[in-house]
Amino acid sequence: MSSYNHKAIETKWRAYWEKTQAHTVKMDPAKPKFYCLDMFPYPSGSGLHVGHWRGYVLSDVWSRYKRLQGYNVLHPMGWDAFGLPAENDAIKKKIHPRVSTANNVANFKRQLHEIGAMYDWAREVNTTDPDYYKWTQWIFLEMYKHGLAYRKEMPINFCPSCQTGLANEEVVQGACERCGTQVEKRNLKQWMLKITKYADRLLDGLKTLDWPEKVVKMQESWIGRSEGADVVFAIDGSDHQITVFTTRPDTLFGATYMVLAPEHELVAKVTSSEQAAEVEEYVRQAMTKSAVERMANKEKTGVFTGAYGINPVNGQRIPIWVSDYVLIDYGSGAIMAVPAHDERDFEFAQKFDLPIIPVIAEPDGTIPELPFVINGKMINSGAFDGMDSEQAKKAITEHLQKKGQGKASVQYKMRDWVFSRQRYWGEPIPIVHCPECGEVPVPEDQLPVTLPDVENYQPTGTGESPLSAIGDWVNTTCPKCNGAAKRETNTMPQWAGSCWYFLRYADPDNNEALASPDKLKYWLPVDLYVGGIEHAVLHLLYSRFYIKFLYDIGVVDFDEPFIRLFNQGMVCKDGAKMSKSKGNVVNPDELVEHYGADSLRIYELFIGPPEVDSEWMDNGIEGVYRFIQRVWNLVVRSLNDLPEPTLASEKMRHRLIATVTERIESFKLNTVVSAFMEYINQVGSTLDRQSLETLVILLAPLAPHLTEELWQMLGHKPSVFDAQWPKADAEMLVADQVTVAVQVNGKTRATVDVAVDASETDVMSAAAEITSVKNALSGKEVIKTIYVPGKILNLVVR
RNA sequence: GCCGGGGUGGCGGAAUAGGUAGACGCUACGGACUUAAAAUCCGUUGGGUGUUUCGCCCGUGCGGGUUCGAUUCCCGCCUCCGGCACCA
Repeated sequence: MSSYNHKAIETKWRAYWEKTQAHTVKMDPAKPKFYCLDMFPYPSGSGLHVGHWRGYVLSDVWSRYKRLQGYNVLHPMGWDAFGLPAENDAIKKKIHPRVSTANNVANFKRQLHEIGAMYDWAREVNTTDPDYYKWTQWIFLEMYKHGLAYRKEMPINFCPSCQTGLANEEVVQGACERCGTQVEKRNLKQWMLKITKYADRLLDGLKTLDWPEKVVKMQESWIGRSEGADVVFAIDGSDHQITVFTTRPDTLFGATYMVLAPEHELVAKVTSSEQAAEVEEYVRQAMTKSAVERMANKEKTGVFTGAYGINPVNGQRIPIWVSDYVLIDYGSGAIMAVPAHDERDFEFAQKFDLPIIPVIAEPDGTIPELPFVINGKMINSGAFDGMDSEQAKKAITEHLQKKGQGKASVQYKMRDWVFSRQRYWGEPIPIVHCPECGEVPVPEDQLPVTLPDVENYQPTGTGESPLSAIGDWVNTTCPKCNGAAKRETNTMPQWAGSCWYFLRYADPDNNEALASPDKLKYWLPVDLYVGGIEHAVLHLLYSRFYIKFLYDIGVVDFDEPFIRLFNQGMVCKDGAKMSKSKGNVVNPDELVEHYGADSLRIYELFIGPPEVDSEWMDNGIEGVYRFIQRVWNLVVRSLNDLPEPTLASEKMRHRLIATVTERIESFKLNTVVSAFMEYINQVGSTLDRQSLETLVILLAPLAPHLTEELWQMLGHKPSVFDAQWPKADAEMLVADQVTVAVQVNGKTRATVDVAVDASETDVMSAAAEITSVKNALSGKEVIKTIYVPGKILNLVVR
């Protein structure tokens, strides 16, 4: 008997797929499409490990499954190749990022081929290709024209190790998301994208998506919409006024002081001369503290300015303080403090001995323990006393509005996107600075603005990009007036290229547009997007923003890019995430060599529920390898002496179809594998032709090489992927025998096998024969029986 | 602190419109084949216990509750992992 030779089989079929261009897809309006997308990788120098495989296998199983169901499946792959590691390598080893990137891409591609996925490599995209980033720049210019890209000098997060500014989304607990270094605040003139303009639409769109709830929640809380009111406070003896944002206008009568953020422009203007020295010192210290230091020290600090605000509802004079617990970049950078009903204000008031006046009571009127931060009944609030505080929010806001001292207001936690990086290896921002004309966008016909070669990639660290040192490149002429001008030297963040790459796959070679409208219309949006959770609020939020903008300017006809999202879990080793630095990386190359790609594919699925982190076990793949050999041997053995199908084999066959289909649909891919194993364990030594063929088709998404070979051995022309996914016959799924559990007082004593339509009496008489049941019943009286046909018979005794 | 998700054998994990807990795989042990080993195949494998072809007790993080019956539902804890974190 010929034995299973994974190497020969996998080599043969990979060559066959390549020769026949089996995975090249074309737009075909007559066929339904399915767009199955992997988050494209950054081609790092360390290559793929088995954790990367997991998502790629998952999406390939789905792609092949959909293909077998008759869909025209787009399953592309490409490279998110701008980024810091290549640039850091360039600095360290003096290798041009273009060269190292090309090397890494070649290695990644080789490794991805090993998976045996049905990628259409004719559609490969690379964000660092000028033909690609031309369109990344084009989108930026469209945003610029529509007022969404602007330049502003402001304090931003700056990573001293990466030597570049960062977006808020790239700062995790005060540290750089990439390298873990504590970030600093730096005042830099930055390009910003007005993502906040889309805050509400980004929030509303989430409701329409088939995404993991966790990601939806994360985006919601990142956007952080709060409804409340702006309240205007006059300043005693001054023309200035302070606007504050509050979500609790109902507590306005309880405001006993106000706080300005140290950076607030009114601090210098309102501070009294007696307090000036103290305030200046406090502000100076606050500014030098890093964001982390400010966060780490939760102990409240602050200084009185000597000024007083006037409460618009009751004319009360309340002191104005400066404290760093108020953030400059949220709301107006100033608050009214209601210590009775806010934990932070309460703490501050206690420390500095400021008055605490309750204005919300329990619904029954009793004064609760303070701070009392939930809704209740209004007290100490003049005309609003007795009102429910929820209603009072509205009533007080309306009252302020009439007086012209306030209005309803909505605030978001999300800030505009800091979009420039002071680094070399990124898309140049296509803007020219002209002394006469100011900022001038590079005309579309001059795109792309390509990256020049440089001698030295070292970031300057001064907030200027290494590009600024390339005179030939920086010095240019103004597209408007033809006078001498300079190019913008900041580059775009790595996210820029990944915001829209999935559009380019639809039409990767288009020179006229980022993709043609009819191809976009056919292929997009993405039906299934597979990738890690780490992009929950970065890439996935930025992409949604880009697509909403492209929708607004008529480039695409949908405004959510990814209909369904699936986050695969990490693969861990020794309880930790695989990483080169921990030295716990499992290399797939050796496993493919030893067991074959099909075994590794199936083990990646079998390792655990796909959405959950899983622990890699080195000998787990052995079991899968044995299973594959059993399938192989079963087919070979059966072909020697094909039996006829029986009713039993037909029932098993249909049961397998139903189980596998249902479990793929619900993403329970680990249990799909066990369904196959159970089937192989129970069918016996040979199987009839139809059962074998069904088995091969059902297994094809998981083990494409093996099943192509078996399909051919069964006398078919390749490819098995031209076959049709079988359908289960509902009648064949009905079992004729069932096992019923016999319980006494809810405790299972035995099981009986009976006909599926057995009556309670049938089961009872069968059960009465069994020793354990007899024991449990002896000397007892049966007072009640519960019979669930096909499931249980429960005898309640006394 | 707030929000979200988990705790099931030696291990990875099955099973939740409440109905046989531990499928499937790994490990381990025993057996067959073999000169021997590997591979393969066949058993056993949650813990305890007895009068051992059979039976009994315990068991899904802990403590309660609802129910004929709870891994599944409810209440209260413990614990682990993620996200956010002075956002007014």
